[in-house]
Amino acid sequence: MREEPLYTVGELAKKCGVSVRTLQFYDRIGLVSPGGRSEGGRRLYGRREIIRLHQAFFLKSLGFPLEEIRDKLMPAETAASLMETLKRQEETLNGQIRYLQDAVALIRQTTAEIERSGDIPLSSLMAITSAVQLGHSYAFVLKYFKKDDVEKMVGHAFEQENPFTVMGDWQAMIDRLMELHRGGVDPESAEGQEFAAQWWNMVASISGENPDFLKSALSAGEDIENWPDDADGFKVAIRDFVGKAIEKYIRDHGIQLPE
Amino acid sequence: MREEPLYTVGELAKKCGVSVRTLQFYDRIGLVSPGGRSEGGRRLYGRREIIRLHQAFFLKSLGFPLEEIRDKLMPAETAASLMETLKRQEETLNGQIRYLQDAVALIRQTTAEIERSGDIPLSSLMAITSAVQLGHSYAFVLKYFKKDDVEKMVGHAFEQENPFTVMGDWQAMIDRLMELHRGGVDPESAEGQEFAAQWWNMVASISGENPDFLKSALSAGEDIENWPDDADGFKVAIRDFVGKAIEKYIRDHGIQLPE
DNA sequence: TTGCTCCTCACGTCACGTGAGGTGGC
DNA sequence: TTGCTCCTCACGTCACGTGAGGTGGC
Repeated sequence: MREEPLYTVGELAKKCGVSVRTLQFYDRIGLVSPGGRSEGGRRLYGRREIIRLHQAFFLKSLGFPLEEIRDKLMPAETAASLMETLKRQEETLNGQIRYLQDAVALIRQTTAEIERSGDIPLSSLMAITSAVQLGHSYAFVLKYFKKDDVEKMVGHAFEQENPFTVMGDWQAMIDRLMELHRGGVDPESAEGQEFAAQWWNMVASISGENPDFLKSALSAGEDIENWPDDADGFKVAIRDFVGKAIEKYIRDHGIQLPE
Repeated sequence: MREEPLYTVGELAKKCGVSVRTLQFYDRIGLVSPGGRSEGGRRLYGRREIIRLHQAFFLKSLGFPLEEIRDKLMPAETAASLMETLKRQEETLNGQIRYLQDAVALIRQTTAEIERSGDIPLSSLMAITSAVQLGHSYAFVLKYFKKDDVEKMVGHAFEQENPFTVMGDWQAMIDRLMELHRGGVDPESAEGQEFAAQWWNMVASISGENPDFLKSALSAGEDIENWPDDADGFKVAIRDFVGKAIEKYIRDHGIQLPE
C-alpha cells in the first residue's frame, strides 16, 4: 500500500470550502464519516472519504436531500467511475452556465426596453426573477416534474451503477431539445424523429413496467400547464416539439400506449 | 392613474418561479406583503410588490438573511434605480458565470490528469468541490471576510441609495484584480497603482471613521490565511498583488495608517 | 505553558413545507 | 354544483449553527 494523505476536519473543510460544523454534521448523520480517528479521537479523512464527499456535494447541488444521498450513494472509487462523475458534473455546470447566460440576456433586453419606453415591463422583471431562481438551484428536473414522478426518476437513477449518468442524460437531452426547438427544426423531420427515439427510450427505460409513469413522463410531467413560466420556451418546446415528435414516433412504430 | 395589473399569489408564484407557500411566508414575516386584498381576503400583488420581490430575491441570492432585507431594503420604484439594480445583477451573474467556468476548467484539467496518470489527484477533487461550492452561493464576499467586517460592509451598503451598487462595486473590483493578477501585471506599475487607488478609495469610503476596519479591510480580511483554498489564486492575488500595490500606493502618497 | 484545533452534547435557527379545516369565485 | 384556488393556524422539517465545557498536540 502506498502512503495516503490524511486530513483532519479543519484541513478538509478548508480545502473543500465548507465549515467544520458541516463535516461534523455529515459524520453524525452518517453521510460522510471519517475513515478513522487519531489517538486523541480526532476525525481523520482519507482518499475514500474525499471522493464520497465530492459526490455527495454534487448530488446535493442537484437538489437531493442528504438522507437520500446517504442511503443510496454507492462508493465510486475507481478512476473510471470518477471520470464518469466528473464528466456529468461538467455537463451540469455547463447547463447551469447556459441558464445564467439566458438570464443575463433577459436582463439586457429588459434594460433596453426600459431605456426605450421609460416604463418598467413587469412581466420581464418576473421572468428575470424566475430565470435566476432556476439558475441557482439547477435541479430543474426536480422543479418541473411532480413529486411522485421525481421520486421514481431518482429511484431509477440510484438503481444504476452511477446515478450521475442518469441525471446527466436528462440534462443532455433537454439541452438537445432546446437546441432543436430554437433552431426551428421540424419535429417530424429525420432529426426530430431521432430525438423522439432517444426521448422514448429514456422514458421507457425509466418507467419500466409502470404505465402510469410512462404516460405522465411522455408529456413531460402531464401537468405542463402548471409549470412556472420560464425564461423562454422550455415549456413551449416540450409541448410543441416533444409532443409532436413523439406522436409521430408512436404512430410510425405502431406502439400501443396504455390508455 | 393607469390600469395596473394585479396578481394573486398563485399567478405571481408561477411567474416568478417560486411556491405559493414562499410568498405567503414572505407576507407573514413582512418581507413582501401584497398591496391589497380582494373582497374575499385574497392577496393581490401589483407593480410595487413585484419590484420589491425582484430586489429581495436578488439580495437573498447574494446571501443576505431575509430579516435584514426586510428591515433595510428601500423601495426603488423609478425606472432609473431599477436600471441600476439590473446592471448590478447582470454583473453579479457574469461573475457567477466566470466562477462556474473556472470550475469547468478545473474539472477538465483533473480528467486530463487522471487519464494521463491513471491516478486520482485528491487535491484537485477538493478544489473542484470548493469551486462549485463558491459558484453556487455567490456571496463570496460574505464567505471571505469575517463576520464583523461583513456586518460593516453590509451596513454601509444599505446606507447608500442602492445597496446593489456597493456589492456590485466589490464584485467589479475583485474581477479586475483577478484579471490583472492573471495577466502578470506588476503591482508597482501604472496599471497596478491605478487599481491600488481604486481599492484604497473603496476601503476608505467603507471604513469611514473606523480605523480597525480600515486595517483589516486593507489586507482584505486580515486573517487571509484562514480563507478556504479556492480554485485558483484569489488568495494569492490578494496577498501578492493587492498587498504590494497598496504598500507602494501608501508609501507614494504619504498616507499615515493607524498602527 | 500557550494557542490553536478539535471533541461531544444540548439547544437554537433559518427558510420554508405540510396538513387540517374552511371559504371564494368562475 | 363542481373544481380549483386561496385562507389561517399549528406543527414539522431540513441543513445546519451556537455556545458550553472540556481535551489534544505542536
